[in-house]
Amino acid sequence: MTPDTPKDLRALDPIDLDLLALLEVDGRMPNNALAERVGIAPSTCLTRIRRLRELGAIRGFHADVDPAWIGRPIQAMIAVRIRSDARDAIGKFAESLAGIPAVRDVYFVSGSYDFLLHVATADVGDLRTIITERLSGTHLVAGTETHLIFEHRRGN
Amino acid sequence: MTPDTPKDLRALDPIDLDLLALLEVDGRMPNNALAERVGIAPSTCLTRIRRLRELGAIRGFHADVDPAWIGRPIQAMIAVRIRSDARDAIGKFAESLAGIPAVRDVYFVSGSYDFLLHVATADVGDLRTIITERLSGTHLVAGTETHLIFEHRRGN
DNA sequence: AGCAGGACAGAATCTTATTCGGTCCCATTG
DNA sequence: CAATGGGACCGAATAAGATTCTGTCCTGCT
Repeated sequence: MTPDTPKDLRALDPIDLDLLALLEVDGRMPNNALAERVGIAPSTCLTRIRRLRELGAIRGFHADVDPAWIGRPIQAMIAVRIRSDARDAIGKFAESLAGIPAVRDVYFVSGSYDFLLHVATADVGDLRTIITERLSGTHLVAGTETHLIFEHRRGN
Repeated sequence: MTPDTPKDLRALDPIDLDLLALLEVDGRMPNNALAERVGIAPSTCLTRIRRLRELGAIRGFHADVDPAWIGRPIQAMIAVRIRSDARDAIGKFAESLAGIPAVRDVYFVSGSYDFLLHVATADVGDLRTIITERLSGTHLVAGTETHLIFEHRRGN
């Protein structure tokens, strides 16, 4: 994250916002179609999208893969609390967690916990292994609270 | 969600899994490149990907847009508890919540709360409005707990 | 009014997607 | 055991789309 203030909204005009909205819904919409939808030429559209990527407004394009289909039907949100005397190590620790294949998202939050881990595993055994060996088993972790996810749906 | 058992993993071979892994990282990798990476012909690759979409293994392709750049720098995870005498209305209620522009994800979970709402708003005022008017203000909601999100990173 | 900078459009080019016909492999059947 | 049917795959041809380049227009500044 770059510390460039509230992300200078002045840098984005209504057309950019339209492009972002369209690409958020369909990340594979052809450049042609995009250009027509927002009312600019394809070539212009291309440079705008390149710019949005460089700015960081678009962080990437990803297929939304159903975890159940890749052998990870069990999903959970794990709230993790770090020992107060190890708070400065949170960054590195969370980064190492992000490297675990089962981990899909890491949310650093305020409140009774330090971060939330969205994980998808093959079975509850694997889930337990992560919790006991990668979290509770670590001297950095003061406690965890696991919530099984029954269903996950995107907004809009 | 279709109730087709543990998503019949037998339907996916190692090549399919490779394709899913690649597309999850880069949803815009050209079909050409994909085919070469997994060792099949482009035409074959195309039919496989079409099939993965039809099966539901790939739910869609989306640009990962930084909320801060579209005027929503404030993110939060809101834990929502539904009144026990209104549990059967959760589905419709959550669905209506998913329609709010600020809502990015809805997680139905087990534990002390019924679902988690990942929201991104323009300011804390908007966040408050959602909590008081769309959640606490509703007779369905027994309580909420809001955690500001300082940072969100994807796994891997 | 003249000038410089930036953004855009349109045409040309090149890359990529998609379709189509035919081949190979495997399992089933006579 | 050989013939048959089905499925998946490949490669070439075609269609579609991406990308580059050049010239124009608009805007802001002097």
